[in-house]
Amino acid sequence: MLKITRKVEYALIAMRHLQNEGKNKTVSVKEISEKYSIPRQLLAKILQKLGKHNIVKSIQGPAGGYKIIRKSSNIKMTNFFEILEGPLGLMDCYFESNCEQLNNCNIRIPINRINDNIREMFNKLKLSDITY
Amino acid sequence: MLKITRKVEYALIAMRHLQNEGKNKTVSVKEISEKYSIPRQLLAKILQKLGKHNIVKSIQGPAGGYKIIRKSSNIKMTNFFEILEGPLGLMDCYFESNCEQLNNCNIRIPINRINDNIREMFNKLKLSDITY
DNA sequence: AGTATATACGATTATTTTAATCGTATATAC
DNA sequence: GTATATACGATTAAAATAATCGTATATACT
Repeated sequence: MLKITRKVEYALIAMRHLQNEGKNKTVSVKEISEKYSIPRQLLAKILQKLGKHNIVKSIQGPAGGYKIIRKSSNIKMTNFFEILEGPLGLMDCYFESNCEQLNNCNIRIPINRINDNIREMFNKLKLSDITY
Repeated sequence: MLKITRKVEYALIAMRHLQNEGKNKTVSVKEISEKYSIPRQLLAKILQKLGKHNIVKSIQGPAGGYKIIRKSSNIKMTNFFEILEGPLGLMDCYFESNCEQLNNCNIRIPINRINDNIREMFNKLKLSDITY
């Protein structure tokens, strides 16, 4: 519980690598996946998602690969997480509420309060806090 | 990701109920499970675990059930979570390190730093912050 | 003593979520 | 036109969680 998923883990590893090695060249999925023993196709999809949200940019063809295009100090970790995993909250009822137990639920309000705190914390935390 | 499990959810609901209704009487698993539509056996196990860690006390036999025996303002949420779910960290390598990718892992240190922050936050957060 | 109503708990099964792979399409440098 | 990249829907595999089963034990009450 409260674990980050491998998807996020792989994404962070890749971002840190791009930060360090990808200043002047593009880095291919192959290079990253081999260096860190990450399944290639999975990493590819992760970077594609980050690409759609303009965090990285892809260049196709030989000598292609990825580059970071947004300053990582401007990327909130909530945003980063949610690109990869969807809404970030301790419980789903923070976002949607088709919970049948809802009427009797006695912890909704305090849990939501705590969610707010956690989100605030991850809003302050920037990708650069991990990649530097 | 970063969700609490149902086990924890059920535990919190039960603790809040005990806090409110269990001042002078013991409350049975049946009562709680029916009120909140929680599977009985599952809730029973959860309370048994909490019992082993002296957070609640069980009374057997007819008119038996559970009572809170530790002040909930003295129970850290890290403690509460870990009783139910084991070590609390974003990644397992915070606690144990038989990770094969370890040698190449480039995010271990920053992730551990963030783990420290999260643990600190949940150390400050007390069960009473949820049950009151 | 016997019965009804509780908790205790190991073991198993079901369900859901997450991770990984497959197959095919598209882009582009040489 | 070929080699090397990314793009991406669809499927399968694996792991984690949730729920249930079955049996044992405790105890209040008659």
